[in-house]
Amino acid sequence: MNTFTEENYLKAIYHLSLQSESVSTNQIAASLNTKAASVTDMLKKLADKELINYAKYQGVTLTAEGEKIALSIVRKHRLWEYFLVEKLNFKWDEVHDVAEELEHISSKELIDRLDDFMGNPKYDPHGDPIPDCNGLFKVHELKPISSLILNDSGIISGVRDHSSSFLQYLEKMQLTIGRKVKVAEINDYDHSVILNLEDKKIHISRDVANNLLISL
Amino acid sequence: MNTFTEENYLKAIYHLSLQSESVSTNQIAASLNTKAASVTDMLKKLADKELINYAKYQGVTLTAEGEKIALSIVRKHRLWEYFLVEKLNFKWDEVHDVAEELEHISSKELIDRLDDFMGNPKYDPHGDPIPDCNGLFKVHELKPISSLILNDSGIISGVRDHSSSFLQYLEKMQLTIGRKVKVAEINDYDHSVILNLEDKKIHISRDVANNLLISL
DNA sequence: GAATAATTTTAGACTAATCTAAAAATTTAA
DNA sequence: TTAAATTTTTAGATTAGTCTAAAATTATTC
Ligand SMILES: [Mn+2]
Ligand SMILES: [Mn+2]
Ligand SMILES: [Mn+2]
Ligand SMILES: [Mn+2]
Repeated sequence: MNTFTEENYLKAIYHLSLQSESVSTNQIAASLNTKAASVTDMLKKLADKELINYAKYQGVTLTAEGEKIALSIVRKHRLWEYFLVEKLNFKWDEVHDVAEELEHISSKELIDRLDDFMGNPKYDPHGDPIPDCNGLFKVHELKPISSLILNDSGIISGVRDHSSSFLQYLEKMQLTIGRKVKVAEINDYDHSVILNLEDKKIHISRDVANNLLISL
Repeated sequence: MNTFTEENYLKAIYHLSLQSESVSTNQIAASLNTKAASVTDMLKKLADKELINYAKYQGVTLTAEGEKIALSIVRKHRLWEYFLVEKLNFKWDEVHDVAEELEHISSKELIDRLDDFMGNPKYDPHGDPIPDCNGLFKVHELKPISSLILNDSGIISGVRDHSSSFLQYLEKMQLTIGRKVKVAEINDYDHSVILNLEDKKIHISRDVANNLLISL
């Protein structure tokens, strides 16, 4: 088995890989709140275990085995978040830190039974897809509201910013996963957007429009 | 907060304290599968943190603070075991190792909500009492079957041996928590016992009779 | 009440993960 | 296409937890 720390590195590399093909030492250091020197040490270890492809100064990618482990951590993280929200009545902005601990519980039996207990959910409370017990999940096409044009409409299906403050703001505005919105107005000057939500009009800033994801 | 390892030491000391007033270095080493030298190092650290009372060569006891932490770990362990059996359909002999990991999840909010979600159970799947959110629990008087005399009867309420093999044996013999039994016969030669369970007669060895606990 | 046995502690070493500071390699820009 | 800036790696320490072997203390036994 891998240590807690190795798992966190693999998960970080996985998430960063979704943005850029190859992942740099500094990117990893930033995302794990650690120093580049520490990252280099760990990269050597993960490369020895053949969980990453690593050539000095060239950045890293996950091997098939490394990705498999990363996906199992992501699966656990998202299933636990779902459990916390759906069964224990946590708010969607309260679950991340607890899930950061729970994702390292090693029992596969546990997580597969938890998955069944909850009815095999496909998305976590933030709209992120939950890999199944084989690591597979659908990637559905999401667009930030900022990329829509007038009169486009769609379903709120995800967020780009997972911070509590953003999630709390969305909750307050009733801009939660599953709600249908339509672009009623776009302000050319500051790129703020006015949405139709049911029969209410909601004014959101450019930042919010950038971080709120829609499926069409 | 305390490390994973410190928590395991406190819990071990707590459990050993139930048997003998003061706990020795070797007892702790045996219960944690480690060496006496390692235990001495950790005892110094725990004493510095004022979680144990420790004088060289004299054995240790928990301080009030140390006991509070130990009880919170025990609470988490037993609540998770209950969850695994009652919600996820694990068998009572399969839950211990998973609970050993889950007991270190730090969120108090999580465990208190889990407790409520399950209806605040008072006993874990093995009959052990679950401390409430203030660390309080009832100590009910349990006796091993080996201490009973002919025609005594009572309810199976706990086990002294938590090994999978013992639990599996009990399950197979239908000697599970909550069942009523009566002593039908005691064999003077080998101290084996014949029990009445409903209308069946069950023959158990001295060892089993020693490790199966009854409330009258 | 010594001598012996058992227990416990100390000394010194090792591994995993981290850090700072300095060196090496790569990238960018003049 | 060399110089400067940035990124990455190495060198050397540190901390937590563990170990073996040896020394110190306590308990047992003759
Ligand atoms: Mn999360
Ligand atoms: Mn999430
Ligand atoms: Mn247990
Ligand atoms: Mn138990």
